[in-house]
Parts: sequence; C-alpha cells; structure tokens
Amino acid sequence: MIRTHDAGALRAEHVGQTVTLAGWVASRRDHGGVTFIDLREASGVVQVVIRDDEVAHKLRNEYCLKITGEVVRREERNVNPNLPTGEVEVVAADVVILSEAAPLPFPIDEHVEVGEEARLRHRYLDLRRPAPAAALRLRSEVNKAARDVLAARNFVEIETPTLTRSTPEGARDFLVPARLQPGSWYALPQSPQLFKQLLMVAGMERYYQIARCYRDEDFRADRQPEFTQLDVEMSFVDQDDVLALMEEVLAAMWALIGHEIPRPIPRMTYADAMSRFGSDKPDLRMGLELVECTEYFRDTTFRVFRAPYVGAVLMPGGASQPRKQLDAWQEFAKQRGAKGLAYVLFNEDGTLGGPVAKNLSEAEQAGLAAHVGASAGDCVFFAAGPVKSSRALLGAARLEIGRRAGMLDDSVFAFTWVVDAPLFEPSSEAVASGDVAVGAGAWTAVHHAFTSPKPEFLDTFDTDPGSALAYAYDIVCNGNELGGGSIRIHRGDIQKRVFGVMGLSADEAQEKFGFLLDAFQYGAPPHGGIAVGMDRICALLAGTDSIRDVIAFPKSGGGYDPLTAAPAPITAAQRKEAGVDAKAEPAS
RNA sequence: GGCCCCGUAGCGCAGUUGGUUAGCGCGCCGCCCUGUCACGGCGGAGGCCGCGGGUUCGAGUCCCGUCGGGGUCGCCA
Repeated sequence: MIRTHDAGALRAEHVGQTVTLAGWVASRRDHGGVTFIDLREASGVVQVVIRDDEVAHKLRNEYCLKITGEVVRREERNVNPNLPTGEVEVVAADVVILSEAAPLPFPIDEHVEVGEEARLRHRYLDLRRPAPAAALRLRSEVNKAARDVLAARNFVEIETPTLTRSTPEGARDFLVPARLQPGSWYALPQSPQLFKQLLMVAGMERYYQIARCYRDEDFRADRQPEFTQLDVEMSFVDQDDVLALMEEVLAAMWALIGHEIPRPIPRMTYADAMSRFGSDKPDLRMGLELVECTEYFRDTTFRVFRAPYVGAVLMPGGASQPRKQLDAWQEFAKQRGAKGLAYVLFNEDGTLGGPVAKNLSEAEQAGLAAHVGASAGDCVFFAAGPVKSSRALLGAARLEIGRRAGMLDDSVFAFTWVVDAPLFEPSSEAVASGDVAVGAGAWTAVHHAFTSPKPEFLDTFDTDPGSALAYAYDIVCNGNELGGGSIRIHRGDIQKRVFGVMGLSADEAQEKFGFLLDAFQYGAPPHGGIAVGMDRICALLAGTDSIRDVIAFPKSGGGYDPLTAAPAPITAAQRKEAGVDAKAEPAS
C-alpha cells in the first residue's frame, strides 16, 4: 500500500508517529505561511498542515496526494470537535502530487446542493461525497446481511442466465439480437422466476441469488429498467416457512441501522388491506382507516351515494381548510380518474358544511359523525362508485392526508404481510386497465400462472375462479411493496386446470412454457419462494426517497444513462452483423 | 400515452406590467494573509437566457412547436 495509515482513523494515540497518507484534497485553507488541507479518503478526513508555500500554492481541490508527516496533537484551542480526527493533525514533511484535478463541474461539498442530472453525469465525483458514498457502502452491508442469513441456513447461491428466452410474464422484455441466428432474439429476464423453479426440480432445495432483473416499462422515481432482487426459492415448504425465513433476512438488514423488527411480522389479508386502506400495500404508520358507508347510505336519496360502494376517510382538523384547498382535493381526485371527492365539514358549531351536506337526510346528517368517527373541526371525504376504484381513491387521499399532517415518519418502519390475494382477476378488468392477458380466457392470473391456489380452493378454483385465493404473499413496509412470492404449482394436473381457466390450451402452454412443464413431469417437489427488491429496501434503510441514491450508476428518465450516454446509435456494420434487420418467421 | 412543473455562467438560483449594458451566491483564475476547519480580504474571467418559429419598434419575459429533466396518472404478473 502507498499509505501506512487510514487518514480517518488517526487519533491522539498516534501522536508522535510518522505516517504516510494518500487521499484527495477536500478543502484547502491557505493563510500564507501556513496552509491547511483536509485530506479525504475512504476512511474519513484528517487535517494536514503544510508550512511550505511553494508546495501549498500548487494544490487544488481534488488533487490526489501522498503525504508523509508526523501526527501531532492540536493545541487545545484548535481542536475540532466536529471531526473524529479533530484532536490531531498531520504536519507534512513531504507532499507528492499523485494526480492533478481539472476544475470540477460541481463542488464536492456536503453543504452545496447539486442537481441530479449533473451528479449522475459525473457520478464518480458525486460518490466522493460522504452521503452518496455511505449509501453504497450500506448497500454492500445489506447484501452481506442477506447472504449471511441464507448461508447459515444452507442456501445455495446460484447464478442464472441473463440471455434467455422471452416468456410472457407481466412486463415488456428487453431484447437482444442473436448474431448466430439472425431473426431470433434473446430476452433479458424480468426475473429468474422460471429458472429458480427448475433449480427446485433439480434438487437444489434451497436457492438464492441477488439477481439483476430487466423490464422495459416506463419510468418512475422508484423504477429503473434494470433493478435488483433478492430471489429465494425453497422446496418442501409451506407459506409459514418462507415468511419466517424472509423475516429473518429483513431483521438482519434492519439491524444494520439499529432497528429491531418486531417478529413475527403481522399478517393481513388482501381483502382487509383493500377494504381498510384502499391499497394492497397499506402504509401502517398511520391510522385513519377507510370507513365503509355503503350500508349507512343504503336508503339515501342523494343520487351520488346510491352506488355499489360508498366509503369515507377522515381528515382530522380538515374543516378549517380554505376553499382553495378543498378545490385542490377535487383536482387531486380528477388526476386519479375520479369525478371528484365529495366532502362534509364538521363545523365547530356542530353544523355540517360543504356542498354534500344539504343533500343528506336529517337522520343521515345526525348519525354521520358517529359513523365515520369525526369530531368538530374534522373533514370527511367520500368516494362513491365501483368498489375497486373508489377504495383506491380513498386510499390515495388517506396517504395525502397523512403526508400533510406529518403522520409519515421516515424513521418508523411498519411492516406487514399481505396474504390471501385472489388467484385470478377477470380479464376484462385486466384488459380495461391495459394489462396484457396471458391467456385468451375470461380470467387472468393476479400473481403469475404458476401460483398455487390455497389448498382449500384446489377443488373449486376452476369452477368458481372469482372466489379462489392464491397461496401468495407480499411483504409491505410503509406503503412500499418490498417484494412478494408464492407457493408454486408442482402438479401437472393442477397446472393444466389453471391454464384452462386462463383460456390457455395445452398446445399454447407447451409452446410458451414447455421447458418448465417438461421439467415438472419428472418428480417436481412442492416448492415456493419470494423475491424482494433490494433497491427499495436499501433506499428505506438509507433514509432516501429515491432508489437512484442506492444505485452506483443509475439511469435517468427515459432509460438514459447520463454518464455513458446510453442508449446510443450503432454503426451500420454493427447493425448488419447483429442481424437486427433479419427477416424471420414471426413467433406466434 | 395524458396532465403538471422546470430549462438563465462550471454548480445552485433571481430576473418586476415586454424596455437601455442580464444579476446574486458558490466555484474558477490572480494577488495578499502564520491557526483555519463551509477561513478571510482585494481584483478578474466567465452567458446562443435549451433549440426552432411567431407576435412586437423592442422578447430571458408573451404565443406555437420541439428537445431535455423532474413529478404524477396510465403501465410495471
């Protein structure tokens, strides 16, 4: 090593030692005759004193230096209590410039805010700053925590292909041309789902992988075209085994930030989540559950509330909102595709305010506060209409109320499992919402086609698909779906019946998933697993809103990489060789 | 794909009802400074106001288009 000591590790005990350090100039304070350099490297920062002006004047920020000198104790009045190394400083005897630095595109300074685009374009400079660097180091520890837990339980870490076959999962595939078979294409995996099931057939019994996954969809703040899952699959297990294992993994991860997850993590059914929180990933840091009002307004004369579903959510203290705020809520609702958000204000004087109140009967008005749990000064929002969309609107309103009221504390972590999701949803619903139905039938899988029905629905799931529940589970924290999984179908006859419900014929199934179905003929063990998103988990642990902060080189909107400027055009020669334009038999 | 917001110096931003020479802070360059630690002082350089068109005597400012960025809804089993 060029250095003998880590700069950030120097303490009073090193006083008197001659050390050699290597690092970057984080800041330079030139007083003429004496110059102070903050030398920064991975371990931290230490102050270096240079008394030779000749040497000091040449130095600039982010020069890479080797410094040899004696560690000395600072005088009492010069101690810097804000620095771990603040009791000492290194008096430079020799300064070697290892590398000069051009003027920087932005200051590498914790105190200066820099736009994301500039930071990502020069991410290697951004990462010299303590906070971004700490996020990546944390991520490394999170990976290790997961590996430690899994290794201790005899899990096998196995890599699966990233050049694979396009299979009809949920999202659009990224495609790679196959030079040796012009006109044919690989797909990048959306997840290792099928491979991990094959590994169960292969008798590996306990598999895991920290796997890169690829989905060619539009972007969001919490989405990247490539992202990382901790992927786990186990044989001869039931749901409780998988949940218990993942709870241990999560506990080890959160322990890194000194947070103990109370276990077992509570469970909630999908139906409960939807009816109480209007979401399949409820944020349990706050109360304000949705209030079912359908029955309450069963005989109402108010046309708007004569609907398949009427629900409400309380906004404590909301009665004093200015009119402009209440209008903004209408805008909020419209942006989510609703007509509006009806509301009633419970005035301090006991009267009811808002345009809806006068449409309610005396009895309805009289009992309303008690029914929705409102006190004087509160506001209640109502949604009426189809169950699913109305609850979704109220769920969104609930979160917005919580945000405005400061009820969502980032240092609090509220975990829950959401279990017992429906196995199928009507294809019409899927198609209406733009979903690509895998089969041609009236029903499509909510999770994926290999998810087992819960045992109690094994006889009835194809005669009454709407009522069948899936042997599936999602782990949710603070309104984020961290991941999910299921117990898989391992029996050919059940798999065929599931395909049947989805309108997928034996031939079609064979063509799309033939390699998996073939494998399942040879004594497939019962198995199940789970995958969790490492990007979101690390973002939560790092206390940041954006998963970009925990990715070394993230892409910006539109899948663009500001650093490499990918994607980029290819040459005509590359194009020809890759076979991008080859004519081929289209796949059915 | 819909809607909303933002593009002004290397970075972060201001720029009035459209009106002379487009500002501020940081950074950068030069000089000074022997105890600073977000050091300080003096001086200086640096602008296709994203791009294209239009309105106007006159556009950073208004209008249309376009590109880029961010957010949100759709989409993401």
